[in-house]
Amino acid sequence: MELPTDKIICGDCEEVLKKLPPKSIDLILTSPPYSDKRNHTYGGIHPDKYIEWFLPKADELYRVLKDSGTFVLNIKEGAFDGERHTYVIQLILELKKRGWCWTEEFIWHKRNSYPGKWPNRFRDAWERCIQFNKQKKFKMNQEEVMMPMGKWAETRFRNLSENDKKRMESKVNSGFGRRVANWTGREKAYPTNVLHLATESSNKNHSATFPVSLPTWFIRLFSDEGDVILDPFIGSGTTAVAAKILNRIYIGIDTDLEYCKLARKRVKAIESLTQIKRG
Amino acid sequence: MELPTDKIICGDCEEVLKKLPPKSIDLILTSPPYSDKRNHTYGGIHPDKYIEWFLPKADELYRVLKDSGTFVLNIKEGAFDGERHTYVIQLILELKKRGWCWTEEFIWHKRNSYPGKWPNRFRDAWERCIQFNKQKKFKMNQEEVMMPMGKWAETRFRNLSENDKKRMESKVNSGFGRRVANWTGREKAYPTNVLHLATESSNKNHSATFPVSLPTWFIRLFSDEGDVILDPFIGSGTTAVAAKILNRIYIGIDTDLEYCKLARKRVKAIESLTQIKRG
DNA sequence: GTTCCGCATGAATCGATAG
DNA sequence: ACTATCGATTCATGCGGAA
Repeated sequence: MELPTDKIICGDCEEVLKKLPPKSIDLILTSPPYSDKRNHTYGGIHPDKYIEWFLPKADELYRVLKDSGTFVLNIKEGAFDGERHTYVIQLILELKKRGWCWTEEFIWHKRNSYPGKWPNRFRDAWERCIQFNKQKKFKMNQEEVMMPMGKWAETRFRNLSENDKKRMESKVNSGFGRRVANWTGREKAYPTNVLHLATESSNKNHSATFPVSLPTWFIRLFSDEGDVILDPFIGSGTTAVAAKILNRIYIGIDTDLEYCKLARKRVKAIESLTQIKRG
Repeated sequence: MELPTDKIICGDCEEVLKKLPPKSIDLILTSPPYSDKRNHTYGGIHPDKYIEWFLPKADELYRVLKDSGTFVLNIKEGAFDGERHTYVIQLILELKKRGWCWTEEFIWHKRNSYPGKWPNRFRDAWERCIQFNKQKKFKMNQEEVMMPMGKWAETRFRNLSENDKKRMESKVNSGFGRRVANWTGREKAYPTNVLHLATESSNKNHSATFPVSLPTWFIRLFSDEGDVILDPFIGSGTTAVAAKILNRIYIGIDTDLEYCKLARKRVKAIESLTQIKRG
């Protein structure tokens, strides 16, 4: 049972995770498929079945996570028949029963939220990023995500696109990392548990999950360089891209072969770029 | 059993509410005392006892609320022993069992949150404003809380393309189409379920409640002029002040005599001002 | 380079209609 | 009555080409 490194693995994460050694992962960061009214749409889990679907996977995540590790779950319940469904908050209670500590709930405020108008509700502009740990003490590098004083609410992380290598290089060089470097010497403040990030909505041939800046923030906060980052629902590979840019090792899992291919392609662009920079 | 109007009533809301006629309140808006591990502190309810303390009061709230009415609960669980306590999310589940519909969860983002630093968490900059209803249909005046459109609108509508004038169907399977021409000439947009409001930091006389802008927003949204607004934990009277400014009738309840006095004083200042204005 | 500007896109939800 | 499908509604962003 050896730990794969920098791999996108195609398969059901519940099975794949069983082959990983225990206590080998530093940070789990994922956005699982949200529940869906339609029972048989691809990836859509019926809300009433969501918890029983998720729990065995959560048990495996618990097993592979280091004691000092963190599990961040990005999720948001939908509205069904005029009400918010309760499966997410019930999931929190169930995970606690299984041994997880519910340390914190971060709010991802989506500045460009989905449009729409309904008689009984406004647009949904936030998602939960629920932080779980195995124990009260865990790795947390607060200084890594400090922001310029007063700028926290307004600051936008540079969007990291992987379409064009040249573009990518300039973005990596002039993007988030350098911006942070520029702030040294200035007055900096710790952030809060509210993140203001736009969703990625431009010309992409995949349905967007979270923007790169979201895993970037949590990876910087909860891991060091060289640590292992796991996303059991890697989708288009955003978590792996963020991990690679930040010199972490990634393990991504997805049942869908097309997503795995896309994720490998996106992360490969980052890897070759990193080699160019180092070579 | 007659409905008091524009009254601050001193007493335990569980008892006071029993004297109110059924289905007489249009909007309930409150920020109950937060839980506290030190059971003897004033206003502090032990987190493990919070639900059993709250539920009988919630039953009375259900009784006095009109069928078309709304109940907005401003609350946030604290961190105890390194973890977020679960009493708030359990309360949601319990209220649903008692017949309440969990329609929505608004986020109040506190722009200037209390400073501080802890080894395992950042500053808490948000609170839940949980919306409950008795039925799927309820009173909601969405136009009352519309916001100025973003700056993007200025340039976006200057020249409309052909595609903007007709309905464009989304390429992906979202089924989402749009007609940009619909938005021209509009100056306001509907808000989202995230509220950006600063906390009131100036007044140190009473323990921090929500700013007047918070009840103002919900009162405008969920009630008409002349409607009856109830706050069973009125505290320093903020809800009553907001209600009076907006020409609603208020009923406030609190166990603490000093708070009741303060609330009466604050709301009286508004009332006399209104009379002067009316001549 | 740098700024400007057009425009496709997105974890949405409800009500009506049809089977 | 119960479920599946379809039409209607709506912002704000980042990309990429132009100036």
